[in-house]
Amino acid sequence: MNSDFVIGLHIVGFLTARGGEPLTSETLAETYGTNPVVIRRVLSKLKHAGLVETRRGVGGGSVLARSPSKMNLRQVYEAVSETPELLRRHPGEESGVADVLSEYINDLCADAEEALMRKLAAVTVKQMDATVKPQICRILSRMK
Amino acid sequence: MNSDFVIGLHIVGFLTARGGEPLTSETLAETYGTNPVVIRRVLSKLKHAGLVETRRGVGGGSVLARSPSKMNLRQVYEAVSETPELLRRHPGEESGVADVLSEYINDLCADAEEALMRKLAAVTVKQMDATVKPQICRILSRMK
DNA sequence: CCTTTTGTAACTACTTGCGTTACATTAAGG
DNA sequence: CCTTAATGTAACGCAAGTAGTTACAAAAGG
Repeated sequence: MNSDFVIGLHIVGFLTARGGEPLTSETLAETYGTNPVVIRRVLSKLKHAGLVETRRGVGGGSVLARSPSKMNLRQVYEAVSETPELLRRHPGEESGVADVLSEYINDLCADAEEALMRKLAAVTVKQMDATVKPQICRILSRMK
Repeated sequence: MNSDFVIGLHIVGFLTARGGEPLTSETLAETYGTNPVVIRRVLSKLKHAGLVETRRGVGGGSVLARSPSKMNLRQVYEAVSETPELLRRHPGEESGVADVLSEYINDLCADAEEALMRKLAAVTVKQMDATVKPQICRILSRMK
């Protein structure tokens, strides 16, 4: 799993914290600590999944496409993750001995992954915002 | 996660299927479809964890260090995996805004990961052997 | 000794993740 | 219009991880 999920949560979290004001990819990049293009790549996925909306040009930026209370973390996860599998399979030829074991492990992990998905689905972006906002405010006030 | 876990299961699974007979890294490599050195690297970890024993020289090879009914998949997993985390953290600087979210996700995933560990701990190598043996026998008979 | 086998270092090729540059496109506002 | 600000996206570089291979020293048995 790459860091797109963390970036995706950062985006929706920050958009929520700012309460509907459009934020540029540069602002999001600075607060995350990366390059605006990296942010835009994730924004593109979120936009494709219908989670954010984006406007170009002067005064442009991104906003949430719906209320943070109607957006959950599973939706963010599925929007950004192209490979749903946490555990790597054996890339070998079809129906080898190793593939039988590989599939065996895969079945074992499927339940655990579904458990994670259920946990993510149960948390809305609004709830996440309420949880992490105090800590983020503390950090921001310390930086000033 | 790299493929060491699958290779490790292949090793203990094959040693179990052969019933105590020492197998060389070359035999294990052929059945998995890789190079003997790759097998030996994983064998080194398994040996370090006390799961297998190895003898050099003529007639050498590896055997299980204990009964497959007293060895579970979690032990194999922990023997071969150096990074216990399935989900990647944000590698950024200490106490940034992104790190708060990263830790938030990490907490969410910790439960799911523990659930996987519990599943792995509940399955012995012997049980795995019993499950996959029919399929492997079918494949091997088709190859002859 | 001689053969077989492990142990391990070193090298290569390949892939992925992430950052960066560059540039076309879109939109707002004088 | 034209300038400015912003996104969209392709292209490239670099570092790290993964896996395979070669090479050779060391151990063990006959």
